[in-house]
Amino acid sequence: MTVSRVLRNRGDVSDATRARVLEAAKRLGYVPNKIAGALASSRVNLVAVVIPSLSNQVFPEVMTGITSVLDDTPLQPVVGVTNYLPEREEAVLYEMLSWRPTGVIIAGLEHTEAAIAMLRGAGIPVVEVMDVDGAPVDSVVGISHRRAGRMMAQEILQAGYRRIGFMGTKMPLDHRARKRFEGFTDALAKAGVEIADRQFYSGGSGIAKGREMTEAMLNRTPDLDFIYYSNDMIGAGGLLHCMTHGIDVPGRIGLAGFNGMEIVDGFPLRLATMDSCRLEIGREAARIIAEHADAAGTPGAGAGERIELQPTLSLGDTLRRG
Amino acid sequence: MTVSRVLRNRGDVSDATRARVLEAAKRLGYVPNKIAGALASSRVNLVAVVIPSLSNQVFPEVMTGITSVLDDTPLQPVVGVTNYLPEREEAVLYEMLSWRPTGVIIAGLEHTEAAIAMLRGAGIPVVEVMDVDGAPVDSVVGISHRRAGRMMAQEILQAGYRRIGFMGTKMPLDHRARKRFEGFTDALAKAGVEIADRQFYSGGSGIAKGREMTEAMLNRTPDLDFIYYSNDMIGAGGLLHCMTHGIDVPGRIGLAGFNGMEIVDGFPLRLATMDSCRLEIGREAARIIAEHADAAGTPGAGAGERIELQPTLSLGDTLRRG
DNA sequence: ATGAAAGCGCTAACAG
DNA sequence: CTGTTAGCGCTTTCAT
Repeated sequence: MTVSRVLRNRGDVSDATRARVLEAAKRLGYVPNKIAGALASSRVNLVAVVIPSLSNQVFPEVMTGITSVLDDTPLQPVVGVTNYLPEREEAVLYEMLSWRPTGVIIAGLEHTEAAIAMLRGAGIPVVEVMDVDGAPVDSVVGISHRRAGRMMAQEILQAGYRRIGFMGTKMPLDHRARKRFEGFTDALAKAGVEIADRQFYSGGSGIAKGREMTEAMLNRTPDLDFIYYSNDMIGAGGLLHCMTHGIDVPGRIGLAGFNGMEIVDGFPLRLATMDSCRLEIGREAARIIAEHADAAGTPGAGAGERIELQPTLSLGDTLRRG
Repeated sequence: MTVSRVLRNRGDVSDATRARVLEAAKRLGYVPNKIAGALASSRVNLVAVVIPSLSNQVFPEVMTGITSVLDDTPLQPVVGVTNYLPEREEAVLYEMLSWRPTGVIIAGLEHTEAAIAMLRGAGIPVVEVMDVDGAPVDSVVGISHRRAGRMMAQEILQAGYRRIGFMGTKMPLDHRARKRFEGFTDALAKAGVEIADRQFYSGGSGIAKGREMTEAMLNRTPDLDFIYYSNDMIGAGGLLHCMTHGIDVPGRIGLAGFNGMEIVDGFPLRLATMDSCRLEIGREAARIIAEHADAAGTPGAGAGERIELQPTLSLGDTLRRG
């Protein structure tokens, strides 16, 4: 009836009635039932966001990018967390799709077959984010982690370092970290250099862990002249170890991390790192969904965009110039 | 019809039919429409979580606590971010309530009148989290920030520090930080001590900011013998400044932060801090909602629990023993 | 153990 | 401009 029109500012309604309805709604503390509305209109202003974790700083930042764009639209993000488990991802995705969202933003390109089938069949725009090394279902926005690994390797080699160690999480399911590692070792191999030491750890990536492990690695392989960390947090830990033990960085040993996190700017010596463009990734992904929101539900709802962002490498103070 | 029964494992269905239905569902890639389901059953397995920000580490951790409990239930969290703006909070809340969630977890005790009215009228369990200093709508789980500020002040005084500085964000809307500050200055006042210097900054709480501001404050008020930071991030920055400038901590100057964040354990000198129990807060809040999920919608849906957690103070290495 | 029928609270077309 | 009428895709209840 008319009430519906008023509440949605649609159709022609006289100011008098409008006022009357509004007043009544406020007085009754009326909150419309979106469930019924969505069912009737088959329009749901929700965007499903599926990410592996909230503990890893990186994802909240992607979320921030997403939110900043969606805030100017009627769309609202809904977050699902998978803990890096493919089966959780499948379950979370199923759950979210059953609410018939306007679009999906999902981290990574690796999903179970069932998950891919669901994404394909959903008939809504899908944006896979963070990574571009693989075959997307629909749109994709991210960086090439393989390339990022290669770039860092080249920079390190060019600076003259040769006894290079690597430190990263033992997460076979963190495909992006794996791809960086692969790109890194590939580029080294091309120059005839092999990783001199490596350490894969499990559990969170804290500064404390970076300190301990760096100390251990340096004890084990004293002639290392570089350590590449799979993220800035453990990298910061390594840097802290060197700083407090009077180890000359980047002279005696060079260090580099990954992500371009805020913490890097906090240290008196800035860790070499590579920006992973996560704010931008979130923004672009949200933009794609927003632009194709109307298409949701219609055949060919996808956007099929492919946006590869270019991470910038910053040498900071821990990687001497080549 | 029967299909519905199979998909929800309800009622008696013969194994043969069940198998047939399941097979067909899989083959067609059928995803049930929860919108219709929710409308028909007026049961929605969503828990609205309303928080001020995702950039502030603290909230993702609360989320992690919430998720860890809800994962064992059919309930799913849905996050809304308010950016510390009361009007955004109101809008986000309205939006979320219109989906008729099973419960609401919302940060803080300060809300607009309209928001409070909505929470009251929603007829579902509401848990206000993080803070217990105030009047809750229904349940509340958190710590007393006023008390936390007082405790830290007492500890500092007892250790013999007298020229005390304070550093915190300039956010009139961050009520918890404000309450800590009030508790802190109150306790000092009781001992006849006044804050010797203070600095309220705007923008994010980075380590870099902590370094700069500590340097500035120390230049401005050279005889300070203690700085209390409103969070561990800027505290870590301050500590870093002291470490790299050969300032004796905790002899020449003592330092303390707040939150008990992971970064504290990463430094060779552990910052004095106070655990804000955020994982536990998330868990308890989720538990309350889960336990009262069935009551949602019925009159008297609230749980009315009040859980005040006790933050533990750790002196670390930057606050000498009293 | 299965089918049929009546809504859930809205929106979308159409009449007045 | 405002009221009426069908559904949206499920769950629920009641028959069979």
